[in-house]
Amino acid sequence: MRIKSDFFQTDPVSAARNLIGKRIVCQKCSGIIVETEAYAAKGDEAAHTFTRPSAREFVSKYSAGSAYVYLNYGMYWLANVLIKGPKCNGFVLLRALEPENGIHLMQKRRNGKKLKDLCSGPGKLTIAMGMSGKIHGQSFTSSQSRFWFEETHNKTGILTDTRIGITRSADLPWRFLKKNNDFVSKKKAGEPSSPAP
DNA sequence: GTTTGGATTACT
DNA sequence: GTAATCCAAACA
Repeated sequence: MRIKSDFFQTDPVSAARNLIGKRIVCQKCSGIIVETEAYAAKGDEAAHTFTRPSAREFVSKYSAGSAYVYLNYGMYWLANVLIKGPKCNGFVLLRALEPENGIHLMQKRRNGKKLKDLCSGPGKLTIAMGMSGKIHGQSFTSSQSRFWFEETHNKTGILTDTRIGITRSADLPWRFLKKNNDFVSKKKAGEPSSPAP
């Protein structure tokens, strides 16, 4: 069941949490989302909207469920989903996936890395799934999109943590990860890396 | 026109 | 620990 745009018409923190355990499909490849981060369009100094007028323009011009993809550190594409709720707008950054289908193709794109290392970070995930700036502005929810999200029957524990790699608003607990999952980019402090002995 | 910093990764 | 590498924004 494909996820529709109303899923993204909420606040970014709820959307980020709700996306954990869902499936993302990009042509022949798919994976389960195991790590996300929320960014708010207002009051969040770590969000692009805080410093970049172009990001604020993107929020007003595009609809909920659109892809916001940008190049970071000059080298890596990072994929976000635009969130537009009645109270609050923002983005959800996709940070890690558990690969499902098309693993051979992902490994080819990722230069033969191991399964756990294919999508264990926001830059790695876009390489493995074949996403780049050319899908910036495209919708994840359009019926014509080659990239979309799907419902799953995943009953999964979700952990909350602080966001990674930012300097401003670094104390907000807006990172979400799937519990007991080894495909995340970084475990929450104190969580065992493999089933406890 | 030039400078600066960043939501990262891979390799040593 | 740090090099790789580019865009938008902020100066001048």
